[in-house]
Amino acid sequence: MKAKRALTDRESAIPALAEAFREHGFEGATLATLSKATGLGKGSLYNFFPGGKEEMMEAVLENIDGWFAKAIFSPLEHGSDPAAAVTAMFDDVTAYFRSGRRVCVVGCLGLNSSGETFAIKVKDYFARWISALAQCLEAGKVPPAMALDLAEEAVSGIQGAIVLARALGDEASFQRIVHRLRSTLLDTIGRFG
Amino acid sequence: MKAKRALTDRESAIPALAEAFREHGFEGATLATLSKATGLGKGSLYNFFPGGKEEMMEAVLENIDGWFAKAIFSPLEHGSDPAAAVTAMFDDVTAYFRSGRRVCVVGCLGLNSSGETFAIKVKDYFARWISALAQCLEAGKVPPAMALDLAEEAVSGIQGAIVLARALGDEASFQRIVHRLRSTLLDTIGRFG
DNA sequence: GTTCGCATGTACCTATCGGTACAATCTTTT
DNA sequence: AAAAGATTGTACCGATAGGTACATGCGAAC
Repeated sequence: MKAKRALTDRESAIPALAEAFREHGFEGATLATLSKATGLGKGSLYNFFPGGKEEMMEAVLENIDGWFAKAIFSPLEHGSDPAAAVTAMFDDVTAYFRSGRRVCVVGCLGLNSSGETFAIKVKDYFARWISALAQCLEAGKVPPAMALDLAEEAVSGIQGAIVLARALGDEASFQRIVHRLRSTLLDTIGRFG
Repeated sequence: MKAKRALTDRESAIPALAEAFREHGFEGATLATLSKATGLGKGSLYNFFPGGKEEMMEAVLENIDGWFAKAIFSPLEHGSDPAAAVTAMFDDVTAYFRSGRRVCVVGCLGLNSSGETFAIKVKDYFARWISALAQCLEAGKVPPAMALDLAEEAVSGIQGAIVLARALGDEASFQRIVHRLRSTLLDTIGRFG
């Protein structure tokens, strides 16, 4: 029972940690911040994450990766209906990033030097996303080279939409950009599929 | 003479400050970092920027804004040849951001809460960029609504390309994405112009 | 009900943070 | 060359950073 309970509590702290890292970045999130965000004291935090902030971020990345793998990557890779999978991806992503109000932790990590520790995970996350989307497009009869190009463009475009929407404080711009990307992909599938 | 010399030295420190902020972010850049980056001691730094880090970042933003206004915004707004202006913009931006190796300080500021102090400048920067590009497209006979959409997409796309290129550690992806964006804009101008 | 072991809050550690004070130095003006 | 002012390095400040130590708490197992 102990093991399960410990794991549960550790696991249940991760979303709060993720939100704190999202809001303040890795360097900007202090232990006090993380403690307040999770409702756990320093003692508990270091009990669950002996490696400190770094291990917390590691756990957050793991958690994010797990969510994306299940909700986004897997359907793209193994879905039977490419167009539906693309549509679902954009819907889920829009909800996940709250139309750009919510920042992409992984993308942010890549931007400044504090994230170099996590460089491999950051790279893998984006590589897998692009690859999954390209695979989906190929399943929609889009030629491989074009599929890869479009996938890259879409993933990059989503990140850009987050940056822009945050900067302008305007969710509508996120919606417009993502809508456009979706149309491009669906049109292409429609043209070849 | 005193004023000129002081101004000169202050001014010449700004690029180094910008680079440090780029690399480490606002919170991540410590005074020790900034001191080393500029070669100036704390004394000199606070002599030139009595307001501390905040004033330094303010100066950096001012400087960036000045550069963009001159090199990017103004040609877009007042250039006689829209297609040439668009081409020049993408060339200059690619060089400026070193194909995505270099991060956009302004975009990064918008992403985490430490940048809230500079929210207005961040917003204005992107708003002006989009507006300038849209104006250029309109000069190329692109209908206003479409011009605005495309401009938004392009600016957002560039930011996304930076995020992705940094994350993947791959300049080529930046090049590909930006190339695509440029083609889209030029094609549209060609269709209407 | 006592023991056992994880969970937790508190106190504390050192290093470093952003920032200030100021004496020493260097420039410039006269 | 001497006065005046700008420029700089150094020492220092309180606050807080991330992290550790540990005594206490508390629930499960026997």
